[in-house]
Amino acid sequence: MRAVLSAPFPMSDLQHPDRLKKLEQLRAQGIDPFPARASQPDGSAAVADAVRELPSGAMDASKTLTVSGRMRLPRDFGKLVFIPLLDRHGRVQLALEKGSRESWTGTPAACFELLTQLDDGDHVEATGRPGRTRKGEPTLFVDSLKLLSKTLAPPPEKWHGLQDTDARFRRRYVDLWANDGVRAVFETRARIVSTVRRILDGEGYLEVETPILHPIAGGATARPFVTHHNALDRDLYLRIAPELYLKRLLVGGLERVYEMGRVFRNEGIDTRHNPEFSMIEIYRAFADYRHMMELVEKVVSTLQHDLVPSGTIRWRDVDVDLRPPYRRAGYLDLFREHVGGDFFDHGFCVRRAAELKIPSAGKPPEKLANDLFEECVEHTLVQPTFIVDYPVPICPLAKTKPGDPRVAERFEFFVAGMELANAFTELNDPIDQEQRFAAQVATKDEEAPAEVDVDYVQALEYGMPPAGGLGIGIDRLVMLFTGKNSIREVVLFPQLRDDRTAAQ
RNA sequence: GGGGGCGUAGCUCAGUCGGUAGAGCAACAGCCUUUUAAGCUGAUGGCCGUGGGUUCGAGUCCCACCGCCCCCA
Repeated sequence: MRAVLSAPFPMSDLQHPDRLKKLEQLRAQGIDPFPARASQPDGSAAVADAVRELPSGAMDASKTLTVSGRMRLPRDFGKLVFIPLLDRHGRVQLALEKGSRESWTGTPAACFELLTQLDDGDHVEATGRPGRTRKGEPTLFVDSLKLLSKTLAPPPEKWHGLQDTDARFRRRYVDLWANDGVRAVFETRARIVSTVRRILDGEGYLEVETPILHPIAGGATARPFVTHHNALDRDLYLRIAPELYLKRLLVGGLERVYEMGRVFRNEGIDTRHNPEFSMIEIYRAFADYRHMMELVEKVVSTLQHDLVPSGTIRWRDVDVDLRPPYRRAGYLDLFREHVGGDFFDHGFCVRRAAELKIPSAGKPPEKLANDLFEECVEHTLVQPTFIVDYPVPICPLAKTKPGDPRVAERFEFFVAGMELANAFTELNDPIDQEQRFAAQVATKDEEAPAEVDVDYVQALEYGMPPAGGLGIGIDRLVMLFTGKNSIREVVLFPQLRDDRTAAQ
């Protein structure tokens, strides 16, 4: 069998010569299995519209409609055949019928003949009369049938679809139509993205595009991917955050800017992390983190209104109420409540870390304390919550709160134990900024930048207006609103390890 | 990084105590004019993830590796 296939498909793993045989038969009959032209279809939705007023068993012989799409398994009754057809609107049923009804003479014999060469998964174009079967199913009674594209690989079983998660992600192009609900996730994702854009555009924000290739990977704490520019003969980093470029634009006077796009972090892969993921960063001049909190509330509550009319979603047996307003809680208060001591009490933190079996050796005090926070607090934040006013040592890019030198104006927004957003009142003092950058570089931490971004500091020297900045994790937002607990379910082509067994 | 689970026909899955590899769907040959997981008859289809080991004999037991999923850190 493999020998038969190795000639036409040296690179392929196709197991079924039956479809190849049909391909040859079609060509022998003068039928192109991959024609260059297709008619513009009316679509399955047009059939549904046309039969809206028709009773079961009736057909509107005065109308002619065309639908095109992927056919699924025909149900063959000899002189009557039903074929499900999938298109971008959904699905509709084709009927091929021998014999006449009303003013319709039935489906030509040539269509039945063609059908013997067609298979589950082929793309076809059908023209016919809209109607309903006796059971009321909207149906196109076919006058003509054309093959648009032959499918050589056998599709997954019609009932169970493609269950193996590995295969689903590697062959997403099959998953999207063979499994119910997958397409809907990505339609919801597109709707979320466009809703967020619409809100920001409506408030006068300018959408911009900044470099993805960065000479210095800054704006976040993460290990970057390294690449190399040949003509410049220098290494560049894939961006870990667009932040520093967007704030340069505030210096440039754009006042309200956002960028939605991909960032890249060279870290582990699990149910919440993909090496490339989508985020939106938003900056607004003459504003601070309070305005950003209002913006988060507006975005999430608008999405709730559009996508979850009931107001609550189910997360691990808990109802999460997404209707505003959202709870606001101080970081230091939450720390005291759930960790059981004071953030700045290093002795306490070391003891508590030992109890919780969290390694503390070699960590700066604020890093250890924040690890305790993440361990003890974050998973408790199921209902939408703003954590506000973070300790200064863990906020290198935020301004100190007026009247309280211990905390910085920063918040994170949590829902369902997931961090969805992170915002600051942005630091705009160039001297302070340069010192903080230098301190980061001095740690020689793998996740810290290797050098001070002097160009950014120089930009600040030209004067950046006071501003609020906000980042929202798009993938996590989609996970929340589609009820998926793995990022791989909301990214079309998630990063996977090499499948060497498949490649042989 | 630690623990658990999974990998068998194109797809979905069984496979008992170690003894000739199983079912449903698809595909193939037929029957059938209102089905929608249609039904019925017949005949097909296997590198049991990969590599070692134990054994007279391994899908099954042991070891290593590859991939995916879940939980924890």
